[in-house]
Amino acid sequence: MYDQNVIGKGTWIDKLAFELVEREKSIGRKLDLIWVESGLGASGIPHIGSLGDAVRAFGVKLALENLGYKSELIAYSDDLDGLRKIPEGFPDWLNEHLGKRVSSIPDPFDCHDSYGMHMSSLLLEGLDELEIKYDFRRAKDTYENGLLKDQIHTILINSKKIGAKVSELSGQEKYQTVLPYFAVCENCDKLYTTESFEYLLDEKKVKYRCQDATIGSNVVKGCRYEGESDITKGLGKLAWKVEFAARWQAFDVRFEAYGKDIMDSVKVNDWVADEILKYPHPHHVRYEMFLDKGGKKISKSLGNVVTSQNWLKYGTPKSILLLLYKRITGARELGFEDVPYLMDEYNELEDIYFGKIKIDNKAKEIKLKGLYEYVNLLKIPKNPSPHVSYRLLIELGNIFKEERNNRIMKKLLDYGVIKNEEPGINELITLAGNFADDFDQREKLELLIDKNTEKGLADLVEVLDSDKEPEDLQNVIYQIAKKNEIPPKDFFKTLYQIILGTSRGPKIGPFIEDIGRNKIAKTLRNHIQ
RNA sequence: GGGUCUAUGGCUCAGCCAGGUAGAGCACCGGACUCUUAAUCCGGCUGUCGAGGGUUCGAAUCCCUCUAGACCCGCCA
Repeated sequence: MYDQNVIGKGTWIDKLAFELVEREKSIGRKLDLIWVESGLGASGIPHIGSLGDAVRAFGVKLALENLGYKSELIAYSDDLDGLRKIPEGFPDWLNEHLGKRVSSIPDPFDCHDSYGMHMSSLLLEGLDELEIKYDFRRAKDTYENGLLKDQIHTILINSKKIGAKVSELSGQEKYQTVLPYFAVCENCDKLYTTESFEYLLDEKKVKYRCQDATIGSNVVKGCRYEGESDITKGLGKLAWKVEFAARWQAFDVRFEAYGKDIMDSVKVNDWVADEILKYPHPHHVRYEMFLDKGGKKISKSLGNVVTSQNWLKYGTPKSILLLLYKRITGARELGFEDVPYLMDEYNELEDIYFGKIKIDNKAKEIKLKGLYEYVNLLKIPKNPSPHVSYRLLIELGNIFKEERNNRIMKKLLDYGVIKNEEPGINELITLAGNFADDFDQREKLELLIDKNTEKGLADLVEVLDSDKEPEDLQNVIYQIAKKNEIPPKDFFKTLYQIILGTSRGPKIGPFIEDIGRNKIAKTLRNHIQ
């Protein structure tokens, strides 16, 4: 196995790029520029899974370049899609826009030209933060500029054949009787309420009627209007079952990943591309969706959706890239509790790359080093970043709430975890601190203070209040416990509960000095009758 | 009805997609340090890798069958 030929950097990304190139060669297509595509979706809040589609496509682009080809990523926003469901926490007035194109609905947050652009931008910002480069294109422009008009024409004149095939491949019957095209109603501006029933090929117009439609659990009222829609002017769009195929040909797309939820659509689109449009379909890879953690309480509030923006409150961009590049198969339950694992795993990977951790299996070593390179988007840092266990930082973050960064930095120096204060570590403390604040999992214990303990606390307050600094506070506390016939273990526990809200904590003498004797005295006094 | 994924220590999972000595964290046990707790450090335990068959010099990993669970599609995009 040592003499095995390694493709690229030895990861699944390289293998995929290799397969893609081999397939293109066998088809005989030109390879001077290989476009890879990712669809963005513009109707919901972009989950980290949607980001994954683009990030992984970008990985394939990198792998292709690494193999010596030119490649670019298209990020395509489906902003002619209609609004189907109003995301949690969004204003009610959006109800009147159900069924309309997301690119023609006002932005509820007033910062973009439309609802659709707002959603797409959230995803694009995520990509920007990960330093992923893309060529942004919108369905709106694509259709308005007539870029798909030839494909739409060909698809519509073959609609009968396509309808039968859709039924065969996916079990969906509707396109046997309806054209795979959604016209925007000229009267009420909705598109999911229209039914296209005839194609006038000479005029390149579709005849439609507007009627009630069920979208999810909502019934959207149609306006009974009947009209004609010019397919060259962006007044409607193809149904998903055929739209990819049209776009692949128009944009010359050679690779597109997809989630298993649209598997059927991809099957149909591949067939349409091959047999109707005579454009060999792009190479694909199917990935599993990220699921929310089961069994755990998941708040539906916006703050708990796993988006890149939320993730970056707790983890670095590299931790996201690691999540998305480490593998593509396998169902994943994903939650913010994965941040610490990935943060620490990145450090480990970096140690492997720089030879601080030895891997005995050569093939695995190559693969892990390759993974490290992809996580760095093939731009490798000259030196490893400072490493501090993210878990330790969370632990410290739970303890130090005020002046957190300074105090934790001091502790890290005390512990000998780091030698110098470095800005990178400051950022890590902030991230882990956010995590500690938002996901505090420490148990809250009921506080029981008996007479002896109360006396002990009073004694301690007296010591803390006095002007002279106790020589060995740790020892003083121990002596107070003994004097009042409290098992020291219990006394310490009580102190932790009062000061930190936990039954455990750092060595308490130095800790009290850290926080300030007066402050602690004040806190303790509240627990004395 | 169609399809995909998952099953590995007490718990959570990695390793599988390019076969080469079964791993980590947590938990647990022991030790060091501290006149106490915690933290930290060192050491240790825990495995029919869901079941059965096949390929191979060699299988957690590849192939087939089965079992159990999760999810997706069969509205729509």
